[in-house]
Parts: sequence; structure tokens; C-alpha cells
Amino acid sequence: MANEASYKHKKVINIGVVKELTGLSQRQIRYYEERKLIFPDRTSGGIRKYSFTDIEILMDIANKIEEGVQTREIRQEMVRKQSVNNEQHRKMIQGQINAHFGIRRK
Amino acid sequence: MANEASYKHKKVINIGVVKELTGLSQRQIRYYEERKLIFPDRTSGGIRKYSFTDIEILMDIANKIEEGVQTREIRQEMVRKQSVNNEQHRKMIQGQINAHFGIRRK
DNA sequence: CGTGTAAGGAATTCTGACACG
DNA sequence: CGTGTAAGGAATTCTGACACG
Repeated sequence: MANEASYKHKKVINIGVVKELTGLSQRQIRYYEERKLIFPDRTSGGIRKYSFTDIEILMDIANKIEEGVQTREIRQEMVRKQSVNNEQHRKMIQGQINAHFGIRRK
Repeated sequence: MANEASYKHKKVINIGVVKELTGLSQRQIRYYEERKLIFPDRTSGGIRKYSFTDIEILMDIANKIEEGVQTREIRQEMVRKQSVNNEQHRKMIQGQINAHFGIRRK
């Protein structure tokens, strides 16, 4: 059976449902994509497909917008967090490599 | 944050995606509904909405059909399993009630 | 019984633009 | 900057029916 968590990231949801689940307008949802805050997939016909993760992100965005944060700032924050994650991930991988090979000496 | 597992049961997926994910035709998917094997939601406009659970069920159905099992038999099997589950659930609840109140005596 | 298909219509989504600010 | 809206078109989905078997 497939990993359950993968459902969360699978892009299968139309904008109409995203609208229902987030309370945002289609205009808002598309605008946040234009501002590079979300990245839906597309069908061959051009229909946007979102994941549950996208929906969670959109709700976070909505909160920040309400607080007066600009999309530009939200975007910068996302990029920053991403590079932090990448760094943490790099360190973790390196740690695993060390655990396997690093300490041992001939 | 919402229970992650709830994503699995949320009916948000259009038949086109279900078709992609299961490899079944729209005709087949709709027919299995007619035979009461799956129960998608509907939008106010009448568009069917499926969950990831529905997709899993559809893949099970597809396997059984391939094995030559009739929809009628699959249906009966589902009903049987459901009543077993209900019975187990009843017993479990009763067990919890007993654990709380049953053993103690004044 | 289970599935394909053509038919016509309806619901949904898409883009680009104008508007306000 | 962020969002609403009317406009026209395209992609998607729906139902009921005929067909084969």
C-alpha cells in the first residue's frame, strides 16, 4: 500500500474545492500563484490541480494577508525557510554518512 | 491542525483524476456507483467528488472484477464486512464502558 | 453483466482586461 | 498592491440510450 502521507501532497483538487475549503475567492487563489506562493499542477487542458498541502499553505497565506503582510514578504519568508530546511537536510544527510563511514579509521 | 487521516476520506477529487489514478474508464467508475460499490459526493451542480479512500476501493474492485467476481458479489462482501465491523465496534465500545464503570462495585 | 460510444447540454475553469486605490 | 467583475471560450462532466453479449 502507498504511503498515506503522500495523499497530502498529491495534486488532485480543482480550484472550486480549494475555494470551498479555504474560503478564498478564485481570484485570490490565482493571484497568490502569480506571486509564486503556490504551485498547482495543470491538466493537459490547463485546469489547475491543488494538493491538501497547497490548501494548508493558502490558509497560512490568508492569515498573513489579513495581518497586513504583503505577498512579496510572504514569498521572501518562504524562500528563507526553504533554504534553512535545505541546510538542515544537508547536515542530516552528512550526519548519516558520518555515522556510516566517518568515524571508522583503518 | 486537522487530523491528517481525514484527508484520505475527504471527497474532493473529480472523476478525471480518479480515472488517471485507477486506470478505469469513466464508464466503469460510474457503473460501480450504480451498483452501490462507491458513493461519491456531488457538487451543487451535480459533479461527482471522490476521496482517496474511494480510489483505493475502486482499485480493489478492479482486481475482483478481473478475477471474474460479479459486482453483486462484491457488494454482498462489502455489506458483510461492514456488519462485522459494526459488531467489533459495538464490542469495543462496550469494553470501554466496562473498563470505566463495569468492574467497580460499591 | 459489464463496458464502449456518440449526443447534447450543463457546470466548471481559464485568460486578459478594466476598475479601484 | 490586492481583489472584484463581466466576457468569451475551452475543458470537463453529466445523463440516457443504443450496442454487444
